[in-house]
Amino acid sequence: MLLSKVFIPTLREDPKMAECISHKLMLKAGLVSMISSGIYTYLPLGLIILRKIENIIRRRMNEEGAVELLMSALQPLEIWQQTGRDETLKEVMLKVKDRRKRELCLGPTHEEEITEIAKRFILSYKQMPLILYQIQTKFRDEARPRFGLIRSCEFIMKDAYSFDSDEEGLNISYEKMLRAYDNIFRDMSFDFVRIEADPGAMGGNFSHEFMVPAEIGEDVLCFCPKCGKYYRSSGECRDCGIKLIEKRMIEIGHIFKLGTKYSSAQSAYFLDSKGKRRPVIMGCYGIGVSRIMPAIIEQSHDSKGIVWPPCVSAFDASLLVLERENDFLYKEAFSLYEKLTGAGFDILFDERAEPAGVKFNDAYLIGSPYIIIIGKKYKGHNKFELEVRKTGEKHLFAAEQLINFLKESHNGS
RNA sequence: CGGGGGGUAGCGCAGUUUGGCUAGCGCACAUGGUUUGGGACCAUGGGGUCGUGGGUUCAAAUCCCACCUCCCCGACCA
Repeated sequence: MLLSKVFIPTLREDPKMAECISHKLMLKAGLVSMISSGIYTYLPLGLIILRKIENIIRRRMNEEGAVELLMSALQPLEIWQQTGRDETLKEVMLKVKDRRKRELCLGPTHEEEITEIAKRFILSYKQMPLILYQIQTKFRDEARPRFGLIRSCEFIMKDAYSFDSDEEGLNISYEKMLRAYDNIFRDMSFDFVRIEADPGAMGGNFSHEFMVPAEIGEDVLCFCPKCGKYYRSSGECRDCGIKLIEKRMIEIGHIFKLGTKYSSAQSAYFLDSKGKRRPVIMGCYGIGVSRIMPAIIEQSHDSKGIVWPPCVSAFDASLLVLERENDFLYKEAFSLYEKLTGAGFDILFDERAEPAGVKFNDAYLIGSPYIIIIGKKYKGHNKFELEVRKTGEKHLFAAEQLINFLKESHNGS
C-alpha cells in the first residue's frame, strides 16, 4: 500500500485523553479514534489489524470443528426475562423501545439468544456435539470505561457455545476449546496465563480464565518468582514454598461449563437415544477480541512506538524512500515495492515528500517488524538497508536476498 | 455511584488568581520557494459559538449559578 493513498492519520503529540501506553499508541499510530468516552472508531490501519486477530481466532476455532454464525446485536428483552438476567445485568444493559413499544436491548452477551437458536433447531441427540461461534459487537453501559479499548462500552467479542447431550460430551467440547485458546494466544505471541476461575454471574460449575500480565491489568494474580506458577490467592507456592508476588493481569479469554442453566430456563430440550426429553448441556467460551490489540501493545512496544509481532502486524515491512524528489531512488524503491508485493508481501510504501525524520518516526510508531530504507546510502552500494524494528539490527541486502530474508522470517513466525 | 482534576483553532497548550487594547503560542493545514539519512527552513495565508445556558457589569475566556462533557483514584465489572 502507498502511504499517501491509505488513511493513516498519525499524531505528533501525545493525546491528552490517553492515560495508558496502549491507548496512547493506538491513537498516535492512527489505529483508532475516540468518539465519546468508551466508544471508538477503528480507522483503516486498526481495522486491518483487527481482521488479522479475528482470522487467527477463526482458523483455530474452525480447526476444532466450531462453526461460525452471526447473531443479532438487537435482542428482545423477553428472552432475558426467561433466565432472570434482565435483573442481574440490569446495570450494564442498554435498553431501547421501538416504535411499537417493544422492549429491546443491545446485547451485552449472547447466551440467551444462542439458547433460542438451540431450542429451535437442536431437537435430537444426533445433532450433537455442536459448537457455534460468532465474532460480534457487544454493548455494555460500563460504570467507568477506561484504558481505551481495554474497557469500552461497545466492544468486539468472539463467543462460542457448545451443545452436548451428556456431561462427557461437554468435557470433550471444553477440552477442544482449551486447546483452541492455547493455540490462539500462542499464535498471537502472547505471554499468557491459563488459570481456573470462579464462574460468577455467568452460572455453571467450572471455568478457566486466560490472562496476560500488564501494568494496567484490572485483575490481580499471585505468581511464584521461582517456578513462574500463578495462583489466585496469596499463599505461598505449593511446589517451591516461596512467597508469592502480586501481578496485575488483563483478562483476554474466559470459558465456562454452563451445564443446563440456560437450556432449562429457556426450555431448549432435545430427545435422547431413548426418546427422553432433556435440556441441552452447554458451555460458553469468550475472547475479548477488541481487547487483544491493546494487550499486545502493552506487552510489545518501546519508546518510539508499537513493535508488532509479525502475525498481527498490518504489514510485513515498511519501505521508506528518503529523497522523494530523486527520480533514480524513487524508481528503485518503486521497483522493489513491486517485487515485494509480487512475492506476496504486504508492504507499506512511504513515498511521501516528507523529511527523513517524519518517515522514520511514523514507521517506528506504526510498528511493522521490518523497515526497508532507500536513501543517500543506496547510491553508494546499491543495496537495500533493512532495519529490524524490535532489535534495531541492520542488514544490507540485494533485492533477491531481501526477499529470501523476508520469506524465511515469514515461515519462522 | 463517591472523591479529585480538566474543557480556549484539527492536535498540544498559555491567558482566568487581580474583568479592560483586535484572544495568543507551538505543531498541523493552504500557497510559493529552498530542502530531503532522523519530526528542516523562509515568506504569505485560512481557521475561534473561549464546553452549553443563564446571571452580575459600561465591559466577561476571566466573577456567580446551573448543566453537559473528558480524564484520574476508588466501588462495580458476564
